[in-house]
This record gives sequence, structure tokens and C-alpha cells, in this order.
Amino acid sequence: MSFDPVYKLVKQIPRGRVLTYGALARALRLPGGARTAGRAMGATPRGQAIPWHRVLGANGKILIREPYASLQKKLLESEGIRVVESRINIKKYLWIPLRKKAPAIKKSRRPLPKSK
DNA sequence: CATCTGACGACCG
DNA sequence: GCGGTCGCCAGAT
Repeated sequence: MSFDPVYKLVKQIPRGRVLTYGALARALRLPGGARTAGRAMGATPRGQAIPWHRVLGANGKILIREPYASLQKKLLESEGIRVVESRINIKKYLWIPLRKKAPAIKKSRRPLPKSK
């Protein structure tokens, strides 16, 4: 599937570090953004050493539902990451991924000024 | 083919 | 801090 680059990056997350769907999506420039990253994770094949539990929602919050949420929390804590009420200190554990795809974004992404 | 839904995120009240 | 809305995209119904 086209999610390969995502799994590849997730596999590279160091132990004790985490990543957010948004950061993941941006690092790989996934079209559709965080949502696409989320789908990729949801389709994560099991039994392939993919540390999916190191991927959290924005602000280090666990967004998935049971029973995975509990499992994720458990796994994270087993790595030394403090999890409190389904969330962690994202700023402290966030891992900055290395660009995989060339940062060849030619045109500055300015889709629409949009009234704000 | 029309809708809904989802391991998302930014914004607003 | 919490809950609702909107934008985004793909797969399921």
C-alpha cells in the first residue's frame, strides 16, 4: 500500500520517543494531512515490529478507542513514558523525524488565504 | 452513484 | 479543558 513510507518512519521512532499524526503527516507530506496518517496507522499490519503505540494524537493525546488505548498506554509506560489520563508530555517526548522525501516543495503552499 | 465514517487537527465558544 | 464544526481523503455501505 501507499502507506509504506509511513510504516517505515514509524519503525524508526526511537524507544522512549513519540510522534503525532500531524507531525508524521507533515514529515512525509501526506496528502490529506493527519487524517491520512491516521488511516495509515489504522491499517498497520501487525507482527511487523511497527511501534504504532508511539504515534499519538495532537498534544500527545491517545485518540484511539478501547481496547487499543489501554494497550498503547501500557506499552508507552513500559518504555519509560509517563502517561497520565490518556496523555503524555508531548513536548518532552516528541521526536523530530528526519525527512525522507526530498523537501522539494517548489511552490510555497498557500492554498487559500481564507477569511479569518 | 450518494453518504457515512474514521487511530486527525485547527478553531471557536 | 471540553465539545461541536469544518476541511481532507479513502474505503466501506
